[in-house]
Amino acid sequence: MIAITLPDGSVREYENGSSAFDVAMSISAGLARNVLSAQFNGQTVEIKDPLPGDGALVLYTWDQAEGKKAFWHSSAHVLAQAIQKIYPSARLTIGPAIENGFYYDVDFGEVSLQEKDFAEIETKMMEMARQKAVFKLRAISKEDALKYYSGNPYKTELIENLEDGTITFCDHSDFTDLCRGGHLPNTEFIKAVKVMNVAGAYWRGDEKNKQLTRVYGISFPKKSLLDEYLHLLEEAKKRDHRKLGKELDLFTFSQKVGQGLPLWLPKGAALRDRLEQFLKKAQKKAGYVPVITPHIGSKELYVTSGHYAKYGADSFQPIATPEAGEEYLLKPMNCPHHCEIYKSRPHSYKDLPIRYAEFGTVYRYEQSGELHGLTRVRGFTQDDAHIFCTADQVREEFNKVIDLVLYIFKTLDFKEFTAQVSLRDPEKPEKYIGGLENWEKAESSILEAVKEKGMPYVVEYGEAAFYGPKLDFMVRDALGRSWQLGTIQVDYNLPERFELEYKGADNEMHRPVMIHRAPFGSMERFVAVLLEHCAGNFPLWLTPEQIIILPISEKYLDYSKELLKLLDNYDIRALLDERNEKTGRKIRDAEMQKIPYMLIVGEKEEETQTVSVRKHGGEDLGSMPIDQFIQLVNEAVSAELIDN
RNA sequence: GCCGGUAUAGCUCAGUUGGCCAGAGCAGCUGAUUUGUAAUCAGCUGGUCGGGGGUUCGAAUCCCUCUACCGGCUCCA
Repeated sequence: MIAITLPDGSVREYENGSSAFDVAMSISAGLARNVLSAQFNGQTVEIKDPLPGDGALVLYTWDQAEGKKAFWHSSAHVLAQAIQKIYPSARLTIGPAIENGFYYDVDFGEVSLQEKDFAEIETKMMEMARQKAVFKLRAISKEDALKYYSGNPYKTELIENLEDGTITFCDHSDFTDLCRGGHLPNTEFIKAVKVMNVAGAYWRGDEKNKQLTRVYGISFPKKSLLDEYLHLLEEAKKRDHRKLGKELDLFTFSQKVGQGLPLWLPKGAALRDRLEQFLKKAQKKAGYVPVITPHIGSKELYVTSGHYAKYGADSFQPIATPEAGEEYLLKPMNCPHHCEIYKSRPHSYKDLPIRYAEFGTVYRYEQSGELHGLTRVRGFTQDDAHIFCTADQVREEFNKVIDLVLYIFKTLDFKEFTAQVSLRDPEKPEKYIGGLENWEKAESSILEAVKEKGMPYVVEYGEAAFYGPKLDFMVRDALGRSWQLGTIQVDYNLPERFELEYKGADNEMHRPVMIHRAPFGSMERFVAVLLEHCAGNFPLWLTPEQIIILPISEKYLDYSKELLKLLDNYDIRALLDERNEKTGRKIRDAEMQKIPYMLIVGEKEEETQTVSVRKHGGEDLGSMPIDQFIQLVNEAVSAELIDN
């Protein structure tokens, strides 16, 4: 007998050779029907394989991430099988489960897989799934594994890197794949599949390697779940900032101006200005001083900073002048300029920390395929600042910046973000400048700060800037893509390159430490992600138009104009719909424009000197005197703008 | 930059196997209507069918090429 401990702590006895499925069966037939994967003593095991002895067992169904993972991992096998049947010469590589579905990277040789081929693959997959083929994991020797994949250089490479004795194959139906395990009991669980798209993907993620065809798919245990998922995707697309930005007249692009160069329309510009003013106020309070620097800088500036060596070839190329040998670069970041401001006069330790802030517009030649709405552009404005401080001050300054970022996120209602500590890739030291000692100091100060703050964080290696590690605040867009918004970076290297100094209490010269930080990240990206988060329903303090006055007919235009003037006197952003339209129409249009408050005025209101208030979405607040409405708006705005 | 897709009026989209002057709704303009909580009615204006080249008696439709956009990959100071 074996003793199995279940997640609730209870221990049950089973006969030797019992499987996770048998355990599920003993709990309930329903669970047995729904169990998709299992972990035994923390290791993923096959559901139908005998459990090796006593231990803790956790069973997973569709409702748990682990269950979905097994489901999609198994579906990837079926996808590979279908592809192999339709394209016998295709060479399979890897195919993992991902957050939403799975993919398989395939070398199709000369064949190019296209969208019109998806239906055939889906049909074949369903045909395979209906066979109710059992997934069976088996151990295989390295020699036999290599022999099996003798015609497949990709699998061969994978196997070469595995240790003999740890290699397993998974069989189902007539298909076999190199696999570590974690499968559904059989293929019949898969009731709906959809091939989502194809993309090029480099073998092992390296641009220098051959580009394979990545086939993305998703599958479900019920047809209705697939429909739901597709519906959800459609809904998410309605919140796409590119769509909303157009609908709400916030920004646009012009092929003639150039790709990746956003044009802010009046409403967008006003909104962005409001965000800037909000941050400027918070920064003033936190001891930042504004500086202003030009949009170009001499090439020498970037040679000194190291940016030229690192990015020069892939950047907007230098601007030549009539003077031979004179070259300027569009500034791709503000730090070198700020370093020169620091250097413009000598500093004492008593001056520090110095915090230079600038909404600095920078230009980066991003690869054309990378450009994406407002989230990835070639010209954008950073809410940048550089803090020059002593080594002793780094921790406190860093913590204060974290507080500022958190204050901004809280005010704008970004509840779901990930704090990511971005460190260097220890395997690729050539990607970074500066000595090991500086890097270690910088990295440990960031790790200490996040620990001190007690905030949850993830560590990503290889995500650091080339001059220093970062703490990045990642937020997802409507479609679940992750974007870096706020960033805080500790830098011991640029102060060295620019030979920055201050005189210490000991009358000796010392090198300051630099903290780069941008709470929004960039105005463009921040507005984009904010748009998607609020689906265009901006907070009242930020929204382009707060109020629209809807007169019932032209007879009430005079009264409406009085109201408009009054609201303007109170700095409330109001519009008047003077069109000769029915009220229903005016309300509809105001709803579409997502204006928070509609003031309906007719005979009744003019007589009693009131307004009828309708909120965006349909809530009727009834009639009230205009003074009372103004108070209501002001209170709503101050409730949103919590003090830091 | 790479793989796959898309490009028709200001916006959202039709346009059948290449074939009469390229269509609709919304927006805009003009007029009528004077309107009470999500679209009043009528008329009108508006298009180098993304750009260039080619095949053809004939191209929005087929081919080549460039550009931009969309989904990924790689990249992201």
